[in-house]
Amino acid sequence: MKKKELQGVKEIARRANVAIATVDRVIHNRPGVSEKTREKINKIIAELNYQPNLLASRLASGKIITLGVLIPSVTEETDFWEAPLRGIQRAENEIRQYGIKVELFFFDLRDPGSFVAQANRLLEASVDGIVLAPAFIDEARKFATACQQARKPCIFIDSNLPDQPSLSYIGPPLFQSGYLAAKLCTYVLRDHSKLLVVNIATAMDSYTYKEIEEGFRTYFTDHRQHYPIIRADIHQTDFSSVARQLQEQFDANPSIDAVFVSNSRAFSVARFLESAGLPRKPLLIGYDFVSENTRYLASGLIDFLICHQPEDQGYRSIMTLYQFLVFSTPVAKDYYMPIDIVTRENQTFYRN
Amino acid sequence: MKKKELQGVKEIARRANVAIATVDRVIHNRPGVSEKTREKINKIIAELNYQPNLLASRLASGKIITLGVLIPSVTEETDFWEAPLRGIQRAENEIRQYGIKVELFFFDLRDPGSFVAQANRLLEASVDGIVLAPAFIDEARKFATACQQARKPCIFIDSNLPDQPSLSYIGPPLFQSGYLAAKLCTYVLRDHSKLLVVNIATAMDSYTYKEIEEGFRTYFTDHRQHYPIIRADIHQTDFSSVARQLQEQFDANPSIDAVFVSNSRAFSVARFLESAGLPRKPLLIGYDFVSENTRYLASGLIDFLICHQPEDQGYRSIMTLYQFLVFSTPVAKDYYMPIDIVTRENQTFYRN
DNA sequence: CTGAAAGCGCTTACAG
DNA sequence: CTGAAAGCGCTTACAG
Repeated sequence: MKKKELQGVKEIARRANVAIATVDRVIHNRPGVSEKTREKINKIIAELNYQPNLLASRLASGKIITLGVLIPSVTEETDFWEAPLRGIQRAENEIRQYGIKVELFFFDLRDPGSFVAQANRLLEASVDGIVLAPAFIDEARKFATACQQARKPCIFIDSNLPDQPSLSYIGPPLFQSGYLAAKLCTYVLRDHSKLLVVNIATAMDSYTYKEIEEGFRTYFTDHRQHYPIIRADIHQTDFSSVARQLQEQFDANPSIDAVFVSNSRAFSVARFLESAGLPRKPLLIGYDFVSENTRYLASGLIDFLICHQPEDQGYRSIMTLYQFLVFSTPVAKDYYMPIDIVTRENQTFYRN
Repeated sequence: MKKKELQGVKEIARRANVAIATVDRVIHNRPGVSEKTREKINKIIAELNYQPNLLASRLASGKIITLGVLIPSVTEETDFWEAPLRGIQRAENEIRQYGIKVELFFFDLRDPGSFVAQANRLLEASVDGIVLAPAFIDEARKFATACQQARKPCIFIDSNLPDQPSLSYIGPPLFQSGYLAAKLCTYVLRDHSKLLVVNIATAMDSYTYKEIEEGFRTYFTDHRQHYPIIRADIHQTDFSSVARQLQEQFDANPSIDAVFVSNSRAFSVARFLESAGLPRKPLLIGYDFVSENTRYLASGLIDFLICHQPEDQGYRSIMTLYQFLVFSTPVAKDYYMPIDIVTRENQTFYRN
């Protein structure tokens, strides 16, 4: 360990023959500096290739930056949001040192009202930036607009509101993940195979679902493979309803060789397959590394899970906001997560 | 943004009725403090649940921590090491602010002598921590021992030297990735299929290769699927040699339905397949998201690439060393990267 | 429009 | 064994 060579505002001030405070004004583009002085200082800054010492900056300013996070709470229904939360907290731990604080607001995925209530609380908390899971489209739109009016940068996570003002979207490329799922199906398809696309959800997120299914279908039209694609929209998520409706489909279409579940409820189909006693288990592809899914992945009933590193999404959303707020780092409008393929063989090493 | 409530050594000093310097001595366990004073101060530290401000600490000390990195240079043969280097540089950019410097030492993968020479230079550079790609086993062993004697923490990246002292290993789980490759093959295998395992390399890294191939074979024995597995060890890496030897194999074994290349040279097999005019293209699986491979992935000749996020390996190695040296964060002995499956359909979103 | 000075929470000589 | 003081590179009132 050796000593740093010294530098900084002091050196700039000396060379420009001005006070440090003036240099500071120029660096931060604050008013109250004559154009001439400003130019002189900027020239020196460029010459020196000056990089401000953020450590010193944050220490001296003593400000705390607060980030507000509005995401679903973990419920008995799904532990999906555990992962983003973990990532958010990991990020917070790393940057707490540097004066960043995270305030969490949870809403209930089954209750749009809770979203609105928490969104209002967040708005009043006077945070400096926002991470938002826009699960309820209309409500989220309103909230995003409010954020924009309050000039708070806002990052969408896990799903997007296209055409909505936001600093960035961090989440999966939906269409392409459906496209990939289709490709994976082809490894088991034969001449007279049929495909079954299943969506099991009480309501909403129709946007997400549509994108995925369109990607799925497009693969086959792109490759002129015209297997019949059957759809099952199951709105009651309890197992007996799911089982009943699946049974109907399989009775009507015995040659279903692949099942694609376009959200995280593949486990429900797996459970059905486990007990249905079909002559041949169809390929089963679903989404998300939630515990119920991974169990069936391990037991071989689910063949592929398509995943998008939700923990990293959470981590990245916080870090992006931090970099933007503190260092003014430019932010990509869309940050697409990779489309991960998780199987029984690689699941132990998967980092969700 | 609101003001932090104030705290710190000053408050401790006030309460203990001592000078700040004394508090500092206790915090850092430095000698020259009476037991009585030490206890008094420690008690107050505990009461206050005092957390030192690293920002201020690093700023005041003005020390620079230097990390030495010893990895292969990018050659015409392969651009694999571009990715870890990118990750290393990204990490450096993020923590340069905090007084960390990275010094790079490159060696030539074709020349063990260059490894030794650079290792010696690194040893003399008096760095505080080391990242090492132990490509040459014996030479790397010696170097690792020297690092240990010099009490420099050392992280292995991309491949491991088991039973060698190191702070951590960051890299792929080799056996398991071979196991996964085998599973992927099964989707195209039929009754009389044969498998071809190819290794194209001038020499060494036999350890890596063996682990992978063992994983590959174990899958089939685990599942009692006894397809004939043919091996091709190709030691001349120029295309005509590769093509000739592959042609021999395919002539002798027309029912090869899957080819597994256990290192990053699948592109060479792809090129062969492109011109060989086989009656049916076998499934082709290889390793690593290098540019030649991704081209053949896009054109459909390579079906799956197994990848281990080399950029992240580089990034993580630096960050781990940083956290360890600056914050004394505990470090996991082995950090296995996930086993990523990259196909034509998800390659655009892959983050190498 | 500009500058002198105090201070952020620590570390580091130096003096006693 | 202990303390007073300067300083790390910035920011922030405040004065002019």
